[in-house]
Amino acid sequence: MRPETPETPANLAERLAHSGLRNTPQREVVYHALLDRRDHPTADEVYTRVRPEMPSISLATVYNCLETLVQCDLVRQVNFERGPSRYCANLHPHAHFHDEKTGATYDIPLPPEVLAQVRGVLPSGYDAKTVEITFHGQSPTA
Amino acid sequence: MRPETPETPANLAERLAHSGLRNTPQREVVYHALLDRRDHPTADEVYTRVRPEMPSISLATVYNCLETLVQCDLVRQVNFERGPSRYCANLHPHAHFHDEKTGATYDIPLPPEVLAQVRGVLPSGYDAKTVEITFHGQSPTA
DNA sequence: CTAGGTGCAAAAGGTTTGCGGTTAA
DNA sequence: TTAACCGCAAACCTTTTGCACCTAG
Repeated sequence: MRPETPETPANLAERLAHSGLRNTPQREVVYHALLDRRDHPTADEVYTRVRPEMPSISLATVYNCLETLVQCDLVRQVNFERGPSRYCANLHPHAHFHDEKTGATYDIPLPPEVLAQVRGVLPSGYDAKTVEITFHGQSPTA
Repeated sequence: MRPETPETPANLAERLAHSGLRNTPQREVVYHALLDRRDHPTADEVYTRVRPEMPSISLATVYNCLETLVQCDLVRQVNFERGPSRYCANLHPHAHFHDEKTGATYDIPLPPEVLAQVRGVLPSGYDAKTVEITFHGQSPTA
């Protein structure tokens, strides 16, 4: 749903610099947490995962870092139900499948032609920067 | 995205009864508010619109009524950004276009074949009850 | 008579903000 | 040196809950 770039830690500094922002240990640690376990954690979950490594970090800083990563297009913020926002470091075009029983979220790869079909439903004049597709239901192993 | 039924006030009593629920003046008034102006209002906006007609209603009751309507499949609850949930009485298959500048939301009709294509990306085993498609960008007149 | 519904006020999330102190260009 | 950044705590906003009263079946 976005211009693609490999999601590597190395990109962080570059992307931040591109926006005139600094690379800080907090931002690195938060970004790594998202790269490590791609289960769409909430800010609070990121906070929990990151604390062992950086006990001094605050929840507010986690929120700030996530916000910054979203601004830099390194992370997608996902809100498909009322409740805490979730964060996703997968930049490849994909849809989300939200399991209503377990609450888990899975990435579903989205072929370019389907994405094109979907964009095709837009009447002319509408200029969509991003498209979000979310399924709600039951996943196989649940 | 759902089995279709015409969205008429008459359906309210029927659908409620079907779930063993009562039809109350509050529920009628809230449902009518959604049918009247389909601009995806928040609970608080519904509250404001409904008060002139029923000054005694409380915000908590508006929340309760909306929740009930969602349970009865008469209304869709929409959450595509952090912030208050929005409510939509359009039951025909449609996507949403969210204008990032104005915050307005528009319904985009969704042809069945596109919907089918989208559902097609799901690996076998995934059972999707609903699909939500949301565009973010800039709308023509904005 | 009784389950379901309302209204109120208080509480519970989740997120943002203000501010004093710190740090990298 | 100075703009960006951090951590803390308090504020904020949306939603939910507990409870007393009410009402339709």
